[in-house]
Amino acid sequence: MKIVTYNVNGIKARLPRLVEYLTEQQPDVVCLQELKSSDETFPEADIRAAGYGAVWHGQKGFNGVAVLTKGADPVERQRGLTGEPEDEHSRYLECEVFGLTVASIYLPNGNPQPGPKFDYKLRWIDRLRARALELLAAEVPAILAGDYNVIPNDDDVFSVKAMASDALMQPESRAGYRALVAQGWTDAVRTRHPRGGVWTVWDYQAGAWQRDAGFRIDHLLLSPAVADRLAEAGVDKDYRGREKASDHAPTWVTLR
DNA sequence: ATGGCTTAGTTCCTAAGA
Repeated sequence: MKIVTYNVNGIKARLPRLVEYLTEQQPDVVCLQELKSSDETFPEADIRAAGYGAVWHGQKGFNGVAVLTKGADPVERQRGLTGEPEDEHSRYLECEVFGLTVASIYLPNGNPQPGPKFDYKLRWIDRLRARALELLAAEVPAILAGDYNVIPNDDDVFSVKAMASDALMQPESRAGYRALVAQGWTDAVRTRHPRGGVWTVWDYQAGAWQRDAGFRIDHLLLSPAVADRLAEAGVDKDYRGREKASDHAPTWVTLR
């Protein structure tokens, strides 16, 4: 079973690329982020025509997350995180698929830091941690997959110096992520590539792709029962180099 | 990069992203 997280950076602009990915790779589950689409304009028919059922949580202009399942419809379990009722960003969608609880996560970027956007990011990590702990306590087999906007370690980035002041690798961002993982989750890509050097995103600017100047912020966290089934984890990197590509590449795990 | 892409919406500019 192949489970993917993919920040598409606009599902309407990326639709040909996404359908191509589904057709070529036939993943069982795909968590999408940055739909940049309202609920009404989500291209459900095109995704269904590719053989996938979908549940989505859209927002006009930015944010937006979805869960896709091959030959089946995901069953929605939770939309959004508790703890901040006035928060209307579409960044969390939890579904039940093939006996697993799968959440599609789009954690706030947090730039510029310091500032209110960075404060929101840190609060959002805390709120995610609260939900993650509930899932562990319930002992449900779960995967938290998405764009975490956190570079966990120095060997997860092409240049520590170039990114030193970025919200993605501030000590507070890393501490929030580490505390989440420390609840008992397994960072699948890290586990399979422990020496680092794996990138999931390459900036559109300054020839980042051509220079291989990327970093790792798209993560799949596995609950203990799911971690026992972990086979491989990686990045379908070549999709970043295609025409009209997202700045992120699909990042995946396979389970036994 | 104090921003050189890219996307979307309020379009011939601004906001947001990473």
